[in-house]
Amino acid sequence: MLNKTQIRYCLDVFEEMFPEAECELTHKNPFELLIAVVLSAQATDVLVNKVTPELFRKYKDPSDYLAVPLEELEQDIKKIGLYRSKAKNIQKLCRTMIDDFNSKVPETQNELEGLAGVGRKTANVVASVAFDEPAIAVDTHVERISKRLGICRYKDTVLEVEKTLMTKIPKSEWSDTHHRMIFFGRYHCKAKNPNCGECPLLFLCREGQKRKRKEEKIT
DNA sequence: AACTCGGGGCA
DNA sequence: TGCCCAGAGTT
Repeated sequence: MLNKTQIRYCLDVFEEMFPEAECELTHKNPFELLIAVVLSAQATDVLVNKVTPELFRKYKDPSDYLAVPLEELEQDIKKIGLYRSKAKNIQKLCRTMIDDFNSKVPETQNELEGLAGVGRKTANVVASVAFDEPAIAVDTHVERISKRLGICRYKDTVLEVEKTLMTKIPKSEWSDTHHRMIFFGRYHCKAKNPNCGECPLLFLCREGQKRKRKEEKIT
């Protein structure tokens, strides 16, 4: 496990590699952000961004999503994939917002997580980006990077990863760190081919060192 | 913990 | 063609 000094070094490297990293799902209002993040499950943000401008022109508030038949909403988001469950969840989520939250997006993680199609990760993104709630959203990238480097344990659950990150990273840097880790994971430390050969963190990386030893054994 | 949903992007 | 993707719900 990395200590705080080593983790500090990782954060600095993330910043150096991806200084411009920002949340590409930062939309104007909480409702659009919520819908965009729900749509982004198992899909790339690039794909989501292709659909949302037109979608948000047609659907302004929760009642708009309920005003059309389910099949029409499915067609409108079909390009994204997993569209059947997402369309159904969006209508259900809008119904809950109207009935229980005065047509507004709830602001706490607990209330958000109670919405259809909203899990831990989505709830944390919306709470932190839209409402400035202190939270770290752990997606597959953040989880993979944390485990590979040794910021947390390999066998940690998502919740444990989240807890560990919150204790080991200064609160003021949660948001930036999150986005930089995602860029680091997407463009450099990929799931399939981590670019260990050109990685400035190789010397302290648990997974990288393991791969290196394996290679030296073969050659 | 494993399985399913799913079209688009990319090699 | 085949494989993967800023997850969530169900069993």
